[in-house]
Amino acid sequence: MDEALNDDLRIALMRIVRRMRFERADGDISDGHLSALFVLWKEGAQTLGSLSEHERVTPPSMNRTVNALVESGLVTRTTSPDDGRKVLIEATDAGLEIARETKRRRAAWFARQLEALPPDERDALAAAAPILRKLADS
Amino acid sequence: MDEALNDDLRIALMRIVRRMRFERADGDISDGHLSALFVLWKEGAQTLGSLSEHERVTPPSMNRTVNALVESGLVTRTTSPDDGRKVLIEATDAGLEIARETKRRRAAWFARQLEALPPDERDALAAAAPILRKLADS
DNA sequence: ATTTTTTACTTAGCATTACTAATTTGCTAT
DNA sequence: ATAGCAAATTAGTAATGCTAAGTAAAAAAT
Repeated sequence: MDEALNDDLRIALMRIVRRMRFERADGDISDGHLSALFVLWKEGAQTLGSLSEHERVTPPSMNRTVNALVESGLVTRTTSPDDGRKVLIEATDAGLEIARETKRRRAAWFARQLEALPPDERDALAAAAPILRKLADS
Repeated sequence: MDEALNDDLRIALMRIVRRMRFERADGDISDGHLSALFVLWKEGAQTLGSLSEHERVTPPSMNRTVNALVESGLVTRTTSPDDGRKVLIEATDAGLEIARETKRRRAAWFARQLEALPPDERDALAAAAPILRKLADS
């Protein structure tokens, strides 16, 4: 295994992500709140348990996040009709809009970075993107 | 600009990094502490101010991090010889070892992911790595 | 059918770490 | 020497993570 590849990729990913996290929708939305909104946007309504698993956080922690989001009107909390123990969390229109706006900003920031590259380098990234995506989803 | 490239790359980077952060040296070392140790390892002794800038954190926050690291014996704090206001933070051997061990673990985890790929895909990543690295450092 | 166990969420209390505002100490012009 | 600036620190607050303990619904066992 090529050690330079490993090092370069790891370090690059960490740095780019760290920078990208600063791009978010206006307002006092935190990274944790945003991350939960993204899951609800992309995967639809979730139980508290599945949300906390997805975010790798304990249920009490996620509960607090959800409380804050409900208070801000960004998600709703409803008891599951088929299992009274479960609670369904769903993003409101306002919540979805924040997720979309943040996505737009991150995409725009990233697009600016990509536009600065010569075409051949962009091609190389285009070739790598689906592979990284596969790796991320595995 | 290719939108799929943008989306795939952004999402992949976020997910991979999120996963990788879980790989760290044994003990109760936090991500923030680790990150500071990495800077000290890679860039050598730093003033508190430059450390906080590097980590994009306010000086008081970094000060508290440094206090904790000093208490754990992972860094030392010495007044700068040429400017009595400044404080030089330097990693101890124990601190460096934690940084190195974490790097080893992350590299090993990443290597396992890479090894699962067919050679042509690995080549594509190898071509992309320096470009991402350049992008990260810009 | 009732009791017991398990599951899912919630509440309570604590630790960590981020922030801003204010303070201390040292340097650098006048 | 002293006014002003810079660097670090302290104090106080907010956000967010955790574990432990509690409640309510469902499932399993008798």
